[in-house]
Amino acid sequence: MSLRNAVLAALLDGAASGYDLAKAFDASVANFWMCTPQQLYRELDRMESDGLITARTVEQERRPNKRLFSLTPSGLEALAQFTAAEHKPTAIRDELLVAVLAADTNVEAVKASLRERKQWAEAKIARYERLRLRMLDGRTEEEFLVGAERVGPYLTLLRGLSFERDNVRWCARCLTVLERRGARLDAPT
Amino acid sequence: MSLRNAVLAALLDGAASGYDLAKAFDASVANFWMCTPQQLYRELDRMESDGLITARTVEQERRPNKRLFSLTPSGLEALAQFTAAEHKPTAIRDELLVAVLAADTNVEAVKASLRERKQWAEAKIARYERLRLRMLDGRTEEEFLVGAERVGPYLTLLRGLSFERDNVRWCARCLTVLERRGARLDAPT
DNA sequence: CTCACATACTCAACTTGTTGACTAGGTCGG
DNA sequence: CCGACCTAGTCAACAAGTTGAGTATGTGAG
Repeated sequence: MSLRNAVLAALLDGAASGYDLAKAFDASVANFWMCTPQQLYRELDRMESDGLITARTVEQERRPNKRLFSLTPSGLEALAQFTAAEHKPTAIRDELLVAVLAADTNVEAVKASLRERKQWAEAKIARYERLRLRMLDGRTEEEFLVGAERVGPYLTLLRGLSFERDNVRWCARCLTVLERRGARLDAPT
Repeated sequence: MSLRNAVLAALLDGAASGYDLAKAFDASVANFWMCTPQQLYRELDRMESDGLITARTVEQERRPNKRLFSLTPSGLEALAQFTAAEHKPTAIRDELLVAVLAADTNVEAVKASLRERKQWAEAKIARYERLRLRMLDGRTEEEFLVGAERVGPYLTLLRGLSFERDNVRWCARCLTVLERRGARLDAPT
């Protein structure tokens, strides 16, 4: 029931089609809530029939028609209710962690996964940094944080950034540890 | 299909009953994979019928009988296959992030959630630190990492630790930002 | 001219994860 | 000796998330 709230929050940026959202998610909410287009369309239908959003069909000349969704007052209220509620802490839920937990049985494979993940995280950091600069749009962070109408998207972006940086550090740490142990185990053959 | 792998990895520590696992998870895998007892029992049944684990019924004198599960060779192999596979990166999936994304519509409520989460994370850090010291058992980290038979559990614990530390820092940052904006908005009434 | 790719979706089936209530014996405090 | 809590589970129902395939139109590259 929380994809719903992510969608409500995403629509604060203005109306969007399901297709837009599926892609926009990638650039705003994706740090903390990924989903497939199918999930979105299904949820959007339900939200519409619950009166949280309204759809306006936009006829397009050289493309299929699309349905632009926007928040209704009742949707805004639902969002307010959600933000006011308690939020259970979450765990990380990452397969790589499970693999590292079992690392001692299959060291080389896990090292490969760690290297791959480290690279992936570095690429993501670079993307996030570009996004951040675009949000700041010339202002310093200070100026932005005091002056902008909305800071929510920036703050969540910061969380995504620090999460990936942490991933990079941790992968590097695991790799040196496993490396050193490998050396130890190989040496006295 | 990944709770399954978490269970396999947890059983590397030795045989355990469903009940044990449900609680042990809390102290080892919980950083990154939480679940309710029901999920565990269901999964254990399936894993048993898939031949990945075997159950040995232990009659107890003053308690209900329990079934002790342990890895079979085929379970070990499944685990090795899993560690060798690719692991998709995950997002954070935290309701609090959704709330912060929408923070600008309901600042006070979100600030309360941030304060609460910060405290919770600090408590978790304290617990993890105690666990860490118990694992080290007098050794320095260096000694442990080179000498221990298994380092997987320690490495995942480190990830849990740094995740929560990061949470604390981020909550603090969000709070000061929202605080300052609140001051700005209230001042010129 | 054709084939791949982008827009904008829909349908169906499946696997995971969550919630709540229930059984049944034993232990400990007041 | 009564009620609360701990061990060690089971059952049923539901909510959420994932996967894969299919539709229809238009654009651009070779």
